Amino acid sequence: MIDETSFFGDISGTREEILEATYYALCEHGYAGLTIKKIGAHFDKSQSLIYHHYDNKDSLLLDLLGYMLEQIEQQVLFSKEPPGDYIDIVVNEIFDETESQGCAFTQAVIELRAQTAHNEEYYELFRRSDNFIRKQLTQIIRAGVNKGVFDVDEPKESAALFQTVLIGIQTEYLTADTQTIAESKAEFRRYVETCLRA
Amino acid sequence: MIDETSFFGDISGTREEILEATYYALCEHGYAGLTIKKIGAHFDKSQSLIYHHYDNKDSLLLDLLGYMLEQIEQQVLFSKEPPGDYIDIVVNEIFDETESQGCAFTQAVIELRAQTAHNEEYYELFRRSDNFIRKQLTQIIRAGVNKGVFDVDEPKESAALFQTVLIGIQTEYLTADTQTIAESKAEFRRYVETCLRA
DNA sequence: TAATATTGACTAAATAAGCAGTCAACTTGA
DNA sequence: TCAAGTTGACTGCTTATTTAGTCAATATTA
Repeated sequence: MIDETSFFGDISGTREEILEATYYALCEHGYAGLTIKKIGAHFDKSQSLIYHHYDNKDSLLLDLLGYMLEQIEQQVLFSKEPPGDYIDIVVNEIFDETESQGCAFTQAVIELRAQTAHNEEYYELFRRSDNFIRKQLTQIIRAGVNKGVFDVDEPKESAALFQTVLIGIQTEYLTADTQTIAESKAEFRRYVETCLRA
Repeated sequence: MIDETSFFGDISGTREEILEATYYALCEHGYAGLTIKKIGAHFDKSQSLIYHHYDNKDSLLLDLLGYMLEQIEQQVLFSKEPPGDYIDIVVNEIFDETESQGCAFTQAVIELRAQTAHNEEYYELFRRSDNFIRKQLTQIIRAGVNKGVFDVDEPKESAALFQTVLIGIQTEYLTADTQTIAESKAEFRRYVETCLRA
């Protein structure tokens, strides 16, 4: 779903190379274990060059988080497809993180999300991104209601639960086995068919 | 819901004092910012005393995580109450983390959960705990089906989604505002009434 | 009983490794 | 030639952990 080689594929400069190295070091060592030296190990040039392109470690990570959240937002961008089909696509995208790469991406995002309690800048970025995604979901559901394929009174509330399940599954990817996630998916499909679909 | 003063209330020794100090330092500084010195700041005695009671920082944190997960497991212990009422209690417990203390507890747990990707011992603890909780939820739902108050074909799948929502809300407590959580709760109640209740 | 070991809780100071960040010098391309 | 990119060596600080020892209480023995 999310492909690093396309995510960082248009590498057109040292700054992007640094971001890419930071991403891989984050996936490998986690936020708590991340150091400039370890980022440098994923980077062809000297690690001190990082400070020529970024003020400090914090601003580098903040930049990376911005990139990553943009990627996630594109997953739920309102498309021209019929809302009834589109909701199925989103459900599949949420639950089927088959590629190990996409899973590493999701894990890294969750790890950064966990930092929001102690980093106001992260908090603000996640808050904006979550609000954007919830509004997109609301629009999709509302469009479905208008076309008669969905039947809900409060699209905002349906979108809120949708997002809770989305974030829940992202977090569960850390520990849950594929079977448990499949069971959760089956039940969520039942909810979509029973409570959303007209 | 979770009360620290009772959690660490039966302080009966230095080891428990250290655990308490570690908990507060974790809430204040987060996992990445946690140091022995900062734990010592929440501890009356010398920080070097920590090494008299624990082998190292890792084993101390592992011990704390064990305590915390035990607390969470007691939240969903199968009780003698009617399953129909009990499921409402659990839903309320999940969504209404009003006390700032309980919220700090939940945030700390999520932060430790995010470490599972890079710490196998954490991974194992969370995996066991999640399995236990899911089995409890399955039992409650199954009991409700037997008594005729619930009507579901696959209690395991309902429990899996229940847990996804539980973990999702725990994660959202980091960033989501109370209104959004309330909206998610309203929709989840609708799901319980429509898809679970007979 | 009185002197002497032995223990466990505890501490301040030291250690060695690792950390983020700096800097002066060198290279490169326009 | 000049600005931007790049480098390795370096600095001061923080880290987890160890060391070497104090102290009070208890156990042992004469």
